[in-house]
Amino acid sequence: MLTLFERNDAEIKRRSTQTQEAVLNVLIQSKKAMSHEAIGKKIDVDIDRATIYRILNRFCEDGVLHKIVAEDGKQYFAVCIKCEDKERAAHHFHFRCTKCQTIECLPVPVHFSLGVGYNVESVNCVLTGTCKECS
Amino acid sequence: MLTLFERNDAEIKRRSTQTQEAVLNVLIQSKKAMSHEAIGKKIDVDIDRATIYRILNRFCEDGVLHKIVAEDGKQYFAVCIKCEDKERAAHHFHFRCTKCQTIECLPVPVHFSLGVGYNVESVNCVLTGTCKECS
DNA sequence: GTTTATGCAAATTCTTTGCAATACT
DNA sequence: AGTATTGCAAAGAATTTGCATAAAC
Repeated sequence: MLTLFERNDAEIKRRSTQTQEAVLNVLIQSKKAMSHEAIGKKIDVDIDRATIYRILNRFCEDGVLHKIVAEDGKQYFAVCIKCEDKERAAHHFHFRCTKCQTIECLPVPVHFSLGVGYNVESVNCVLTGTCKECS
Repeated sequence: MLTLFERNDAEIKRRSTQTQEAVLNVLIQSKKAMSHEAIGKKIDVDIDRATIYRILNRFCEDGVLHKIVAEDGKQYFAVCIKCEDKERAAHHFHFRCTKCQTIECLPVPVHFSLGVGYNVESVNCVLTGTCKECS
């Protein structure tokens, strides 16, 4: 279990709820990035879409999760244990499988050298196709 | 000018229209990827959103343009002269500037080696921040 | 004259927001 | 008690689709 509620900024007060734990557990167990919909389906209780989105966005703010936007225009969320540098949590490639609808964090860092003057704030790199299990 | 209407597959009949030429010219002149909205604004005449989308998607099918989906979940379209391999038209990094709202094709190819079993169909890599001109 | 392209309106899909009710500390 | 979280409904934003009209070949 992550030390979830210890990582709040001093200014923000977060509370522990079953709903949040459930969402996080699904992602920890899956190890892959999932859409809000896929996460919801994995949980027995029905949780409102808006609530799931709010939970996911809060976790992203806290650096517990990172968000990937795929070619399908949808948001996927992942707890990437390997992401030690929370500021650059998504600075690695992702692979989206069009069959199992998950996104895998690849152990391949995105490294690039841009000319002077460029200021990179975030990175979003996704390869799409069929994964090992689904091919 | 591209030999636009010569590149149709034998099965598909494409017609030349001023609207299509206008859209393509905006993208050729901009050299950057633009959203449907930005393209529409650059054209004097008012063109319907749906029409612009249909034109852009046709051009993508024909390999005249390639589509990039950014972190904002929006689609951007670019005529990349350097993309000789139309099958891998978007296999390079892109840079999205949050100020000027354009996406630049970077001359940096995306190269990666995935394990056996993976089947890559498309690539979508975008760095986001502020560009040389806007920083 | 046939068939493609366009415009308009409406539908879809994904995500966010407002607000009152609920639950945590 | 006070404030964060949730549910419900509705709003927003981006993209697509159906269908009748217009334009290209």
